[in-house]
Amino acid sequence: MAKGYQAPRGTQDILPPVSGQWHHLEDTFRQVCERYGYQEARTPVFEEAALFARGIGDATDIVSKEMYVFEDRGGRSLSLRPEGTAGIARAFVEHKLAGEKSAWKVFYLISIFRYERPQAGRYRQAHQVGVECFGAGGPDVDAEIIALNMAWYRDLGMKGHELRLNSLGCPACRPGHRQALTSALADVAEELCPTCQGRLDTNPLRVFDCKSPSCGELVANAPAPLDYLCDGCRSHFDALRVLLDGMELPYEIDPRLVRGLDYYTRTAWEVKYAELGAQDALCGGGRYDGLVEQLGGPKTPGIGFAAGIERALVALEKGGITMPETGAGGVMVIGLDEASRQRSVLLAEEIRAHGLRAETDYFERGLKAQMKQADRLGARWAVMLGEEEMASGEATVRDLMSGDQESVPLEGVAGWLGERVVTPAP
RNA sequence: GCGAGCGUCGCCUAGUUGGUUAAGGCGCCAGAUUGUGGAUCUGGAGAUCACGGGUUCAAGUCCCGUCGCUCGCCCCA
Repeated sequence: MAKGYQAPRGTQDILPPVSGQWHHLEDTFRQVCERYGYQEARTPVFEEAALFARGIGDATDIVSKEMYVFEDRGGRSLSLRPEGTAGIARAFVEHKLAGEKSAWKVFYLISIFRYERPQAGRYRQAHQVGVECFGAGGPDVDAEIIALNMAWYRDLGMKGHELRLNSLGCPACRPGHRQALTSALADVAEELCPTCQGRLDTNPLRVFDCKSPSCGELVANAPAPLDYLCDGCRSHFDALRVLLDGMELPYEIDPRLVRGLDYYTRTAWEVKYAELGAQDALCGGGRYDGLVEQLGGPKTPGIGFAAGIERALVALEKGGITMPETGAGGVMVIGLDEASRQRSVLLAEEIRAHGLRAETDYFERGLKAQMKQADRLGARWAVMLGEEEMASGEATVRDLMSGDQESVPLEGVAGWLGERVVTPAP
């Protein structure tokens, strides 16, 4: 297709019936969030570019090479959001929502934008659901959010996903680990892959992320953050584990789990789905106790996660999980001639007023074609109006599931249907 | 940014060593007794074979370029 317009690279149209699946994921997520006492927050799609550089870290890939940065007509440097947390944190600070002994609990459903080569499960405009909690720093919150996270997958019927857990330490214990790690890696620097050699200077932690087998071996014995936790971080992590165990949420400690963004502290987790291929991360989360302060707010602990909708859908598909069909059920109101056709439009409107879905034919088709259409729409009932019905004042109502048919006075049809449970035809 | 594969009706695909009207399935439309769906049968509409150029008597089939898609690297959701 060289001619004509196309959706920009890395973007996609989400059309029926697939949009129904999206609704299912989103609705399920909202319900889960409600249960945990989180409320929706909506922040701008674009922010000052500096917010992301500051919050996420300008050495990260996201900021250094993936942001959709642009200058508006007023000369401001703006960026489409590459992730959700920074904007939420900015709103938290801007509206001075911090308070002693108060937690701000919000969730969001957003599009994120990253300029990358599209690939399996990766888009330039991707969609995430996420949750953030500001103001509470204890491991109980960590457990709650992880539980919420897993509850979403559970409610969706997902199977085969794995929770990975780690602790990255805090400003108190990180330097010690970093030093130990750098010196350990310095000895084998020449054996590391080129990119990892570069990481030694910028962010040695990222070496843990490297997928090259050689680096993997070298790093296997390198000091992990977990081994250098200070007392505070250690007891936080232990307490979290006790809670997760108590909730019977299975997880795996992954000492090599590192997050791509700078703001994470202490608890970090990831949910993986092995069969997704190169992009196997379903979601990532963690604690970021320094972020709010970093953005000019009061020292406030925070924690959250973001999960990809596209990847969740693929994982559900691979797992053979069926999602409820939308749009089925309802009534097809059929008119056969000028007069009954007109009446069918009005009757459909009456039926809708009773809370049912009702549709009519737009193309002056014959009875047979309209019945076929009823079937295609998944309608449960067909209401037929023709010369006979108009004369007798009784509509012919057919149950498309059983095939039973009866006459119902025209005035009462809408109510008659409204009293019946409407389920999709098979 | 780098590497590989692919691009034929709305969707999925066939298309022999380049050779006459590009085939099939799904879907769509219409019929198969007068006003009745889901099954079956019959017929029909629908393709400048991504785009541009080249080789050739002749290209969907070969070559080059462009665009797009897909997968992998990188990184992440």
